[in-house]
Amino acid sequence: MLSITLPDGSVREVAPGTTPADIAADIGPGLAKAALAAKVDGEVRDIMRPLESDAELALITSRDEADALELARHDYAHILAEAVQSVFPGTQITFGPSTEDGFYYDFAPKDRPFTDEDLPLIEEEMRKIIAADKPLRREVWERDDLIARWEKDGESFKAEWAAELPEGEELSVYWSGDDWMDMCRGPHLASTGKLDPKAFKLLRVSGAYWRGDQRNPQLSRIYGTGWLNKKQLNAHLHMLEEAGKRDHRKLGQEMDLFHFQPEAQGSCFWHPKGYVIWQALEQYMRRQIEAAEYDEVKTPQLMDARQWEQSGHWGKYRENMFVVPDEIPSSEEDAPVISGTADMMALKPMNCPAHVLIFRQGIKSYRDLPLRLAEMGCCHRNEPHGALHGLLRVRQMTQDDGHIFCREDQLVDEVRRFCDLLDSVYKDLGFPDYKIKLALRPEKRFGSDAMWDWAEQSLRDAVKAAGRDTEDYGWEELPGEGAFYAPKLEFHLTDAIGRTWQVGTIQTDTVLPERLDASYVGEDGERHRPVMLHRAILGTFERFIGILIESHAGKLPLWLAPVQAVVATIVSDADDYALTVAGKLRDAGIRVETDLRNEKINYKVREHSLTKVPNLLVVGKREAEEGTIALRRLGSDEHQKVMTLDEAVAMLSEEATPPDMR
RNA sequence: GCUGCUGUAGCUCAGUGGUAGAGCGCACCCUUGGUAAGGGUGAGGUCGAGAGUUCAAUUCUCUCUAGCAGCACCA
Repeated sequence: MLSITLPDGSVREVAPGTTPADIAADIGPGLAKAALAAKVDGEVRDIMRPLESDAELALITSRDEADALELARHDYAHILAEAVQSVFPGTQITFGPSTEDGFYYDFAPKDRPFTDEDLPLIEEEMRKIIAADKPLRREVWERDDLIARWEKDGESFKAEWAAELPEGEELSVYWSGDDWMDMCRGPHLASTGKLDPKAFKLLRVSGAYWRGDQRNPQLSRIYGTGWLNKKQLNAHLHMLEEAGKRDHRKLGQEMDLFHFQPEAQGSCFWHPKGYVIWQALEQYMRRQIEAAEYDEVKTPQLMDARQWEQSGHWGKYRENMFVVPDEIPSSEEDAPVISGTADMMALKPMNCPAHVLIFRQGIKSYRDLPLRLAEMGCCHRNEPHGALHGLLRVRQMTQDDGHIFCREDQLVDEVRRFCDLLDSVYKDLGFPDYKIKLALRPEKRFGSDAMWDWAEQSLRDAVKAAGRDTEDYGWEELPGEGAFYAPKLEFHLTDAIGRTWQVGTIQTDTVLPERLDASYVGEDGERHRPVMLHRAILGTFERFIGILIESHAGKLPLWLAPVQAVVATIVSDADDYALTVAGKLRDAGIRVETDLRNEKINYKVREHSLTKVPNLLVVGKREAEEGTIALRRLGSDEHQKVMTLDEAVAMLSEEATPPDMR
């Protein structure tokens, strides 16, 4: 007999082979019906999978939402695969997990990739499978049998997968009824009918490489979102719709902040209002950097290819660089664009080599260290077309870049200081929550393994010293994701629809000082290599402003708002007074506009609300006579507040003070 | 770069094998109205580019290009 301990502490003695479903039935018919799966010693398992040893058992119902959703999504993925093979015979199945809000499955289509138009057909087939309430049955197979089976069925991807699963791992398959099976670790619900046929939706198709590697064949992926009931699904779809309204590209157009056009793809045209945000942010960053004892510099946009060869960028980063011939092109029609003997130059993709060149001017002493150079550096990177994404992924970017040259023994302290500075900036800018990752050595890299061991460990130590290697910060290590010259700490923020983007970073580099021969004279009178820390807090102004816009849904904090106040008239008799009001605000440093148009106040309120103007100062005859204004706040429930002009000026200039100057 | 979708007026989008429409915006006129759209008139388009099929292409086909979603790559 087995001793099964239930969550209430009671113990049941059952025969081996008893399933959690049997126990649920024994407890009561209500539970038997509600139970979706079981947690056996903390591991989620099929409810029909027999118990084999003493265990703690908890039954999972739809009230255990996280577990139930995970199970449901995993099932949806399998049902998707079954449906696709039924609608499109000859399609190979490969792999399909649950995701944060749904599921996907990758297929190798028989003759053409799937299109959006295929989705309704597949959805309909999925509903049939759910309606059929097919039992999902687990079976353990021998590896050779399984491979043979997949090969017989023409499932070459599955066969490859089965052959490569680690030795000693139990190879389980799941049957859907008696006519379809997939290799899967499980767990699954007891039958397809446990799912709500109205709680899922197929969203889109896309390409995806087999095993995530570009060198492999491309598969056709179908994404869906899946929930426990229709209400949850609708709530999710509504959320997606709302998130779409916060898209910085949409708001950028609506608020007249910036635009992109094909003649300069990936490079932003900042309009006056957008550039105000940039300026406010840049001035703020400059104050922070100055306080943190950086020296700001400015370095060349174009440098000779030989310089990039020496830094290593030519070898490891050239595919991302804009290369420019140093030659006066011929104006003759048939002349070649480049003569072939032209010297090459490249637009800088990074500021680091130029900073080393500044460091190298004159002889540096250990007394000069740490030397912190900062630059609002404009870089160009030839990013793949498909990667471009509004302000979040561009080809011309301005980094709040900086390089710290220090001794090895100063390194951990410098990284920690940086983490603190970054933390205070992110809090000022309204991002108390951010994630930290450590990107480890990539395949394509310079430097010895010993160097990488040391550099990676230095960052680990520093994060630990700063107390940020915790779950709150989403701390994790990412193998293979580092830069070619150094491992990097990455600081991530999230956009409107939940995609995360790297913004800040700090990297420990000994390669570049070596390659560019940077040195300082130590206390011992000998020459030593400095360690170089590459670091950015915002990352780039473009990406950071994009995220700033999305996180505030366009309603930026007052100190960053492009237009901080609009003075709107009710009647034209108040025009002169409105100009006086605006003049006073302008004198107090408020970014103000007037709206004297021949329109009703309703119209003006609506328009300025839609363009996210934070303060609307309404003036009519009454205000003009009394020297007051009626203040309407964006997004405020309260109607309006009448106050004297002097009060309004004092209040708004106080509120418009940047967070670090309060 | 790869897969799929999309490209019609400044914006959002209808539409058609016989060279085009709406709403908003814009200009002008009327209106001076107290907190999310007052009324009228008017201007505005090589239907992304090129090639093909056709008597005829914005519409069908192909190529290119740009945008969107995802993949891969990256701040």
